[in-house]
Amino acid sequence: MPAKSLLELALAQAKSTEKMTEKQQKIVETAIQMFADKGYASTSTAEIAKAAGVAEGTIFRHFGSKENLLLSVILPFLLNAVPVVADEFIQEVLTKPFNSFESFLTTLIKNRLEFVRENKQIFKILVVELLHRDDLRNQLVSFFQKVPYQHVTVILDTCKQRGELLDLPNPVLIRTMLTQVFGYFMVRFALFPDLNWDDSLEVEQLVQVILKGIGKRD
Amino acid sequence: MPAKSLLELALAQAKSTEKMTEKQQKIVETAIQMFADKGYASTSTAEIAKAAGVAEGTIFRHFGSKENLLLSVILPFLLNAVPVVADEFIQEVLTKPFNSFESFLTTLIKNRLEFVRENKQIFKILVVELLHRDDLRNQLVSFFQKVPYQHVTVILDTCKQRGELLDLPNPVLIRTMLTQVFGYFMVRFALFPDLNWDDSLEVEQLVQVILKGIGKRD
Amino acid sequence: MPAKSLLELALAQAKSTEKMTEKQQKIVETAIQMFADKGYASTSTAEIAKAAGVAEGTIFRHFGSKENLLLSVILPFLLNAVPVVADEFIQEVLTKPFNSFESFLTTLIKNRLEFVRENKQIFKILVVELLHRDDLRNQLVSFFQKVPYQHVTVILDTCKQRGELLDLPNPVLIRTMLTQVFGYFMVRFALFPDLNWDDSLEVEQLVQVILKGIGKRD
Amino acid sequence: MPAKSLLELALAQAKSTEKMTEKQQKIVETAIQMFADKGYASTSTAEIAKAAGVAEGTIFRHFGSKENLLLSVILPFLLNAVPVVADEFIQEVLTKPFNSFESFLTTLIKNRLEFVRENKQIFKILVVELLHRDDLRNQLVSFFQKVPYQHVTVILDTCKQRGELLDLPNPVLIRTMLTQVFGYFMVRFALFPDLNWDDSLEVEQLVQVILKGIGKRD
DNA sequence: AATGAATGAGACTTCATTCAT
DNA sequence: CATGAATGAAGTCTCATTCAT
Repeated sequence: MPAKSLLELALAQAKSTEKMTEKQQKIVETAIQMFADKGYASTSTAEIAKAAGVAEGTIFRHFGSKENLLLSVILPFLLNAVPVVADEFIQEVLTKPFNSFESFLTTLIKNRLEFVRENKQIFKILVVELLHRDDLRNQLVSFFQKVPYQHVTVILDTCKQRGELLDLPNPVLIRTMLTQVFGYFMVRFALFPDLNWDDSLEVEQLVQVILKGIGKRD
Repeated sequence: MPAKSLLELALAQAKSTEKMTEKQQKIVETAIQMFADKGYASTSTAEIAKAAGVAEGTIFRHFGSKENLLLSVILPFLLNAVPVVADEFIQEVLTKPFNSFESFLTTLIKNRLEFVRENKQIFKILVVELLHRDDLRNQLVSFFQKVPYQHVTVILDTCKQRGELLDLPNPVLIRTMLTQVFGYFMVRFALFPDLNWDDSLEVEQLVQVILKGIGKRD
Repeated sequence: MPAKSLLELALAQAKSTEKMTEKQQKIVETAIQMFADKGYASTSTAEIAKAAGVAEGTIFRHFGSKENLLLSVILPFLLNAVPVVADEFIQEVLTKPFNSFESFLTTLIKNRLEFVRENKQIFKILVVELLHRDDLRNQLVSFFQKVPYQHVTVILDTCKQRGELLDLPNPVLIRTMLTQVFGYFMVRFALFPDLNWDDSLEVEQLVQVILKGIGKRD
Repeated sequence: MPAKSLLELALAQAKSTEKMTEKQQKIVETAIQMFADKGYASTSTAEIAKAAGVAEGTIFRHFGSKENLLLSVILPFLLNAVPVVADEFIQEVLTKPFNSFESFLTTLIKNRLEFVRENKQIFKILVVELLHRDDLRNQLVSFFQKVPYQHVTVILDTCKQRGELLDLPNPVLIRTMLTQVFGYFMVRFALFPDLNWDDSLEVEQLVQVILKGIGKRD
């Protein structure tokens, strides 16, 4: 992983992503499929090229390196994984007054569950890379604690004032929620996606356990 | 991964494991360290040999292949991960009458948490391999549903009779517990081992959410 | 050696052979030289690459494996070793009435002698591989008894009718001729190519001994 | 191959051969089997050791090197292949007056055919090595032209005087006989040992063609 | 004498990457 | 833009040989 921050890279990515030719998109799609199936390290550029129906050189013409192709897969996902909350979803929540922290949390988790379900392959790729790249992992941790902070902070503070949440620092609250949700997503989508999952039930339980952890017990 | 079942392989492993020479153990230790850090696919046998202070040929003389070295790391872990519950721990629980399902569950999870904490590197290696090897994953699923079943089934049935548990099939109960626990362990040990975890608190919450899911609400 | 039949492989080879780049041809030429000198098993791909002036990877890009490079050497030889008799030479013999079986045999052997002389290195490689590969040997035996059969059968039958040949089954006649000719070629080209050979004399003797074996004694 | 002459090596071999322990003999037998089947270059000392039921070190303790093990297989064969003719067989022929060159030749070939049949695996090994080792081949050529010369020369001269043989130099006569016989043996024992051979018939033909070549036509 | 663990050079093969076309 | 031939470093694995026990 290069030294640039995730955000810088992700934004730079965003620009070029829009201009993707048909071949480039085909390459990215194929890479997602294969990285998810066999792992990034165990997938060769030759295989990707063949499966995508392009020459090997074409991959490097567009993406420069295999590592960069991986970033072209992961970064758009990351960019959408959080800011969407801010830009679309949160705005909606914020403008309308919401009933309770519980309903907010339920809506939030359902929304993100849907997002990951639609991108479960990339999510799996991300998880594996997080396991082995310390810098990526560290960046993600601070990324998640900074970026959504500014938007969610308002909501959390409101809930604390309402007496719905324990009076803990926002980063602590966020981390508690994230690890719970992440844990479920990992088992649900990356590790055992083929079990019969009852997502509605699981989300409900997830909300309850989070509330149990950081909600104020009346 | 070869076609033999996990159990067969694990037992075969158990025999040869005891006769390990000093060099073999050094190789295994080094492999665990490096596989956990960089991933199995991204670790070369040359690196392992160098770090272990042996010739590369020595690795292959003892383990035959890199894949086999991986098995020599994973299988003893798996063998201990479950049967210990049966042979030592469960016996203890079964002989003494236990107060409640909650106390049983708490003891169980704390026990396994300790086991994984002591083997967190191997646990991480296992998680990554599970992500990419369908057969290993499938075998593990059925392995976990068969092997502990015969021992735990007594406890679960007792608790159902006592009215502590919902009257669900034991495999469903087991799966619910396992995914919850696995989810926590993954985030706790594989993904973000460096966060400040309060294991006592987390285990307590874990028990509560499991009870919420499968415990009978009075 | 793969499971496909010689003919299938040879024909598949024939296609790609024509498109050989300059480097590929250089590799094949070098391989022929070195396989003949030192033996297939004792020649490393590194040596071939160096002698051919290419990178080692280039060999595998074009031929996939060392084994396949061997086939790329042997198969075109085999393909030409027999059918040429059919397609060019035999046609010529068949159209013109030939004087005697003896003259036919003499022409045939001289023709094949010339062919092997021009490809004596490949012939030597083939001989060695025949010694150790049972399937290749068996395939060659049936190959030689099937392929030329259809063309030569006409000539043999004619000669039998004329009273020039013993009334033996054609496969027996063919085998007798082949082993005699093969024996001479092996000693002549593979084993002791450096002795002073008087080919005209030897061919004459070869014809005589074959006639003695299968010709009708008047 | 070392620089020493075949004879020197063979004689040195002869000494140590007699002292062979049981394990040594087992190693040699196994080596013969495997060298013949797969070829010297394609047989590893590890395989031989395993098949012979000894440790790898034992091979090197007794034979020093793999190359030397090969010599321990080939040299006794060579030593017996020719001198026996001299020491036992020829003596017998020389003492008793023999009827004709034809009967002498027939007896000789039948005798050597039997010898090679009993040692066909070593013969095959020898043939392959002859193909790739120029020095071994050259030594064998001169070996065959020198060693039997002194004994056979008497017989050949006698036959020339009797008018049974063309008045050619003895080396030429010997070479003619050898290549014919060698050619037959190669096809018969090394290349296609599994065809249905009628050795009596073939020997008869062999004698005839040799006579045709070097016998005086009356 | 016999063993077999250990070696490191070298085997075949794969890989990400470059560049002339 | 796209290609695919070419590369050589690096990968896994095998080998003949040595040596302490």
